[in-house]
Amino acid sequence: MSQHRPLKSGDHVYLIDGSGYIFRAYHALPPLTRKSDGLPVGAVQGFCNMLWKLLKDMKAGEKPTHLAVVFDKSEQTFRKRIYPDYKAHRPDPPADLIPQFGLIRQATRAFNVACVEQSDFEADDLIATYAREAAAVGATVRIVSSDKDLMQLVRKGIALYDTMKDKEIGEPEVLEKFGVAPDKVVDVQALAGDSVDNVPGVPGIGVKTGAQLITEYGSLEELLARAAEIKQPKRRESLIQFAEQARISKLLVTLDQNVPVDHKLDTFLVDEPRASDLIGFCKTMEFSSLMRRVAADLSADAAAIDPIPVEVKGWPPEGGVATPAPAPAAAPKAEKAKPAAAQPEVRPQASASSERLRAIAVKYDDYETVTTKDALERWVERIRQQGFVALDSETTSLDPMQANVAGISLATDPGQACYIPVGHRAGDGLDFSGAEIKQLPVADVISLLKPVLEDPSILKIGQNLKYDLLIFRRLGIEVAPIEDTMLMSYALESGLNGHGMDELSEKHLGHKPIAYKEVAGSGKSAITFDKVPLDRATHYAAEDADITLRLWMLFKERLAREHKTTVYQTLERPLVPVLANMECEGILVDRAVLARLSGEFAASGAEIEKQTYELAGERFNIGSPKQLGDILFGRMGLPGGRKTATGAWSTDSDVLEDLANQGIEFARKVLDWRQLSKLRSTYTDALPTFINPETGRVHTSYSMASTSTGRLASTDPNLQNIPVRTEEGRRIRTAFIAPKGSKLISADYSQIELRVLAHVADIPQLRKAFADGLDIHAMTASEMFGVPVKGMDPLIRRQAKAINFGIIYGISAFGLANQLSISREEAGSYIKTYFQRFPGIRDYMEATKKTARETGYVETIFGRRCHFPRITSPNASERAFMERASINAPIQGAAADIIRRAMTRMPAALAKAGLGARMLLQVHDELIFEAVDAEIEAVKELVKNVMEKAPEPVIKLAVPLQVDARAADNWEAAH
DNA sequence: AAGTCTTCGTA
DNA sequence: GTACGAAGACTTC
Repeated sequence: MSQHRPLKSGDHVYLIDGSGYIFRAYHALPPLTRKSDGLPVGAVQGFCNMLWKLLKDMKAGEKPTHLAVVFDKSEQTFRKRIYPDYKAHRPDPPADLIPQFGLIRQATRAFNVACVEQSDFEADDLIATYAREAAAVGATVRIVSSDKDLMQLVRKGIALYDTMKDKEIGEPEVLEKFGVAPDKVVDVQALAGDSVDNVPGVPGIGVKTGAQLITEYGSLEELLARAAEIKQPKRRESLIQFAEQARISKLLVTLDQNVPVDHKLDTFLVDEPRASDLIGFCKTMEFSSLMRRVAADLSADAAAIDPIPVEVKGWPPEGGVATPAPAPAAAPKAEKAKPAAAQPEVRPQASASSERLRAIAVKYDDYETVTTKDALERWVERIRQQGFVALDSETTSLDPMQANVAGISLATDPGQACYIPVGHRAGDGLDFSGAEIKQLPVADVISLLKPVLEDPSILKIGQNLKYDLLIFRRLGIEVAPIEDTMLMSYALESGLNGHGMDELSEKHLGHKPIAYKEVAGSGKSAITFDKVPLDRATHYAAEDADITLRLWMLFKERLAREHKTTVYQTLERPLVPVLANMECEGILVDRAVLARLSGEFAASGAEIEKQTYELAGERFNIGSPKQLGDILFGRMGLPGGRKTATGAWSTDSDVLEDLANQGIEFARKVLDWRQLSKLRSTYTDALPTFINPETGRVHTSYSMASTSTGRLASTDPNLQNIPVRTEEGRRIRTAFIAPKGSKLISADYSQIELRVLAHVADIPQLRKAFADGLDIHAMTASEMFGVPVKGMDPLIRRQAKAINFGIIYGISAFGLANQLSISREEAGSYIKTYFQRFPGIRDYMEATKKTARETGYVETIFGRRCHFPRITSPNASERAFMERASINAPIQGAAADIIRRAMTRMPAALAKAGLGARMLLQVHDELIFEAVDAEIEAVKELVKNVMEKAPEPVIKLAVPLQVDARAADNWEAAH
């Protein structure tokens, strides 16, 4: 860059965020390898095309007069010195990206464009400095990047420019993203933090709340200074406690606009590339179409120019190019291997990159409302051509067992989707137009769609398809085969985010879909979807199918690339129809039993309530923890008060139990009242409202992607927390019954998590104890305290049992002390003894924590991945919490995997044995069946067998699994 | 009306 | 000490 010319007003300065561009192009553009030697060059090519476009295709008034590509030089920057954890958790770049870093610098030089980097500063700081200088003399600055960290620089004369979307990011866009003007962006970032760069921020405050606070107080300093004024207690305490962390965060996110730069801005003057350099480079890289364009533009003869030598570093990667997918069994030993991101991998020649899917706009006007048979037939034909279709159903209720269909949406290509209304009705009373809603009869739609929806050669893609499966089943359609984007996301990034469609769309497609409440309203004024006008319904519904299709294209490729296809195909997808069946079956609940119990609980509750008022000497709301706390620790002045997180008196059962044990009658009464109140409100009164009027049974809903470990969750109602521990509570279980002539069978795994632990941590004593069928807690006590199992003090055994559970939960002395009501020192010494006797467990726990810290995730023996992005949190107690969770996840998760495998196989196994029994419920380590009296023994045996062999053939556990099965008229007796 | 806190039911 | 969901009280809009 020999040319100099002082910058002047009206110049156009382009500053390209080179490092940002590389990563974005790598993920955005189709994978591309150089023909001759397999060198990956996709990002380099995207970069070259972008540069050429900037230099040649910009509109006259926007052409750069000055241009530089700015790179990050070293890992070590001033930010790391302020805060060592900054960007601590960055995975290594993918292996096929590494050689491209050097190539992109060489490409920059071939373009005769300035290439800038400087030690101790990030590219963003250099960009900030140059942008400030340029804007000061009146030049226009465009920063080629869409990185949010650069948005703080936006002001008059400085904008960001996203070349891939061809979109400028100015003040309005920043305002939309951060909720504040660009000059306040760093204040919001300081509060919200950034998990990717490991900027801590203030817990509990995200961009939304941050923006609101900054808007109200004007600045971060003002906010921190006046934090005490904040009304919301939690927010106030958090801001006071983490004020310093917020200040550090602000330092980390604030770009340095005064870097003593090595290269002066005026040396970035744009100059024509030299034909020999640029064409030579294109030739070497085999960028033929770019080469033709360059040759034409520069009037050069490409044939006469020789390829120029390029230097390639980091290719091929050590250990070869392709790595076969590791076996799904990733025992702790495998977990000690390097993070997957650092392993050499080749991206398959595959379809849709995130950026390409983002680039296809969501155009609501392109969506079609299908109201004729002809139109529907055209869609069916299109589906047959494609071999797949994304679909979604719109209904009148969240409960698939009660919902009526309003319409069905389909998508066959990104951007191409339709909505088929079938059950829309006029809004009540307000619509005087008298116009009939134009829609096809349901029967016609069913007869046209049924053949494709049931065609085994056509994939049906959905988001949470279990719901739609039930809807279609009630229309007489058995949808298969299926793909589910929610579950794909769950297999890929459990623990990183939720898996709802709106969230996935925003994260992966950068597009915020129409919110349901925008079309249907919310609260009292909400309408059911069948009342939504067709145009709006089409926009909303077709978009859902469109988005689902795009997500599927993305996830399909990622599952393969990240070796999670097996997890998805064995633990997730096949469970969908199985759970749909279970939900459809439902369980019989005896309304009369619940009504009687409710009456009894109400009566004794009222009596106890009266007694508490007498003991307290006044009437108050016994259900209010606040009033209760005031009475106990204020008016009565009792000792032993503990405060909750928000500073209120705690009145939980531990506190009340303590008081009761000191002879405080009042506390005992409150405890008794609480139990009865809980049983009544949550169970005896709530359950009957869930009895489906058509089937007479209760149909829970299982969510497959809401836990971080692979467990299911049950909602509406939750049938996984029906009481069992107390005598009174257990009576509720007697209301869960089988019809006359049938019985309920309960089959549960015995100690499955400890068995999994014995296997993964490979503990000889545990393995032997399980192999010999011993009492595992007694064995533990015997090992620890050196007492014989025979005639053991039950108290000793109880302590050992608590320790065993503690181990599974990622034990801490604090927790164990609480559990056993002993001192922390005593608990600590128990743990020490335990680890001395079982050193393998300590090794396992340390290894798991290490993996979690280094990779951000842990895996079960079946390959299910659980992410813990916050495990590098600067907050010690949060970090310790994540460590415990990461110890627990492979154990709880493997147990969840095992029962999922059993459930997946169960229907076919029952059918093959000619048994009509039906699986009704799952409660983490227990399955509930309903079977006619005649086949009970056979079902028990078969179920036990399937459950005990569930890990095979993938894993042969080093310990046997044991399943106990019992049959009875009701759940209480069967359990 | 919607969101948060506290408590408590399960594995 | 892990993982959940639901209800009622209370807070905020």
